[in-house]
Amino acid sequence: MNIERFLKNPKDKTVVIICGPTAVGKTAVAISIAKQFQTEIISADSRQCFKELKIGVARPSDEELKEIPHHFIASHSIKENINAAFFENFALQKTAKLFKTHDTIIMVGGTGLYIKAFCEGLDEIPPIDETIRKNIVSNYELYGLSWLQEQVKIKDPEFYKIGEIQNPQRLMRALEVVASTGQSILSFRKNKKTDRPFKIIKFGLELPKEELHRNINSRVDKMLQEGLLEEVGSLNGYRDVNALQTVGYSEIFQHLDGKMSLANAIEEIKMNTRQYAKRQMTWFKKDKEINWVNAKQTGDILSMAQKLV
RNA sequence: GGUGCGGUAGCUCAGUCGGUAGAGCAAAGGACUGAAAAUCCUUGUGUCGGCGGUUCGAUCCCGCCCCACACCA
Repeated sequence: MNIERFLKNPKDKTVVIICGPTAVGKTAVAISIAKQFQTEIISADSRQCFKELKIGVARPSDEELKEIPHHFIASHSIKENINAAFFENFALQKTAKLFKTHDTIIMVGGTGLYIKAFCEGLDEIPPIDETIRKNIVSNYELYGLSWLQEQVKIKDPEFYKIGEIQNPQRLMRALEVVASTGQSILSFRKNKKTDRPFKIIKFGLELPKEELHRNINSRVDKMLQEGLLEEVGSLNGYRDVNALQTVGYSEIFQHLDGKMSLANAIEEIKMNTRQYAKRQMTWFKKDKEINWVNAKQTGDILSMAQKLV
């Protein structure tokens, strides 16, 4: 690890980011580092921010939350429309505030896009009218992917050429942007990272795959013991919101509908969590700024973090 | 013990009117700027249960055997 390049940085405020796949042990590491710095933690997790989701998203325990102040944990409702742009804004405001009393802030989470939005910024695109969005979604549900492709081909041929035209989410986004602004989504892309007025240091926690899988399995079993079924059952009325398109919730909803045995649902949750962890690793491996550390040897992070003070 | 139906990719199965085989899921790799725990892309050689027989050639037809399931005794 090359610590010099960080020390030469003239900025005197620092955000230490701890990322990695689910169930690797980020929470505990973040808390111990936050204690070293006597500072606070901003979570970068697209699901733990919801107050209605606790067991199924492995929210830090009440004891842990008491040890160190956390932000973006149980802070919002699944009824709100939270996304990467919202997080970027939220986290930037929070860091600005915390930097008044702290030189170092810890950010921890597994949502790669949120971390990227925080570090590099998203291009600004005007907000989309809700009726435009609803209209596109309902047409897609009615006429399917080919309708989306046709529309994009007509209204945003540039995007159609280079975009992911098999991916309904990307197509709908492209469509709503042209429909709302009259311009291609590509015209908003600056391909330029936004510079932040503070230092950013990234650590990635990793474990051998077999070990990570073991952690995942035992964590899922623990979730059931803690009452995952009841938690999911209580959210039945909201099952269509984005926040509940989540591993651990979708499978249990199916089980509660009688479409799947409990044992089967549990196996599915474990499998889908493994696949999720894999996708996270694909994302993080691409980020060359991340300093990788074995999740069992986090002393490396502590000693490096101390040198930074 | 008899009869029937099966035994094909890690799993569930399709198929070859005889010319050595293919889907879904899994797995592996990847993409991803307002749903990101989401969404999407790429990758399919496996003694076609075993041993014989027929045939130029058998996973496919025939015989025997083994295994699983169902029914009858």
